[in-house]
Amino acid sequence: MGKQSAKSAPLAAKWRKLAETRCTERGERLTPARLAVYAEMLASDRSLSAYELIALLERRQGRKIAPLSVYRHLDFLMRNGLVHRLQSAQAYLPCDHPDHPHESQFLLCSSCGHVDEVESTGVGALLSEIADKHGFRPDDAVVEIKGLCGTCAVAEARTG
Amino acid sequence: MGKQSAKSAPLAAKWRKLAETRCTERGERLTPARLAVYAEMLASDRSLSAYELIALLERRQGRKIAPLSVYRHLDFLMRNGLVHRLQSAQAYLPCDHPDHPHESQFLLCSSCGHVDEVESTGVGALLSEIADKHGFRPDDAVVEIKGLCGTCAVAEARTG
DNA sequence: GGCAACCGCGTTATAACATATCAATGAATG
DNA sequence: CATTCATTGATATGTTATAACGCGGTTGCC
Repeated sequence: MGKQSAKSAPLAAKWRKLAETRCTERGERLTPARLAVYAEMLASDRSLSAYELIALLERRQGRKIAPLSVYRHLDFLMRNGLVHRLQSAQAYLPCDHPDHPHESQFLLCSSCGHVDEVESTGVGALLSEIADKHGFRPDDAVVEIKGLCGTCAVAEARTG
Repeated sequence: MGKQSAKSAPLAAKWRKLAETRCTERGERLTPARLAVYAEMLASDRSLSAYELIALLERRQGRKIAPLSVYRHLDFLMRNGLVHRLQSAQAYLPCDHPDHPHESQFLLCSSCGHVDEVESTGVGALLSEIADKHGFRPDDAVVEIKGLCGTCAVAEARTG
């Protein structure tokens, strides 16, 4: 066995590397505590609330973790484009393509909880246009679509 | 002076009528307590958090109001299309055109707090298209654009 | 009218989400 | 080594939202 920090969830080398690169480029430090939060999020197959994240980290590390710590780490990760916040769910999600800056849209399945992060070219332009028409100078936009993912839609159609 | 309930903020007849119509059409009862919440929201020039709303209502009515009451009323008003919730701000806002069902987009000024509710034809179609491309069946969408409203943008340009 | 069923709403308590403050630690720099 | 500044920990508190229970009024039915 490798002698790694033993406090983090397993983290694919690819993601770790991307994260490290991104942070050092920006002169920010990806500390073990921050990395642990990021790894825990990547290890989950769905979005997590801050308190769910705390519970997972506490279990893995066998010690109490203060909410504020996790919020600080989430803040750090968001600031560096590694994590997104789902506004309509008060939940957090690792970015699906942290290799470049972008504005995403989210497809949230209300049945299975899965979240798909997509990057559609048209949206930004359309929203800019709308803002412009109202004399508004946009800074950033939240686009979150709730519904049924493909799998759940099919399942529901069969049970009728 | 008219002898009205004295517990509600003044409420323009036009809005009151629209609200009443809408509710009775749907077989729902627009009670005084519900109306008071609605009136208070319309009397404000900005979006309000649930607890700000509680404070305003308590001041006007001179008695304690439980959070749950207000949340119930907000829920009622949203169910009936009279009020929207701003997901990215955890705040509530009376609908700007409750005369017809619609999907809105919101322009939130981060300087003055003003919120503009707009109804842009293209957005729904584009979002449907995106969802479709990903095999997703959309139910409803949150579109909230943060930035500077026209007034604040101008003000900033001059001092900037 | 009398009764049952339902809805609205008050009350108390608690859950879930987020931030403030201050002290201690530890890495980076000169 | 000394200084400095970002990171973290500990404790407390603030903000947003819901649960559980019961009372009282309205409605609809016989």
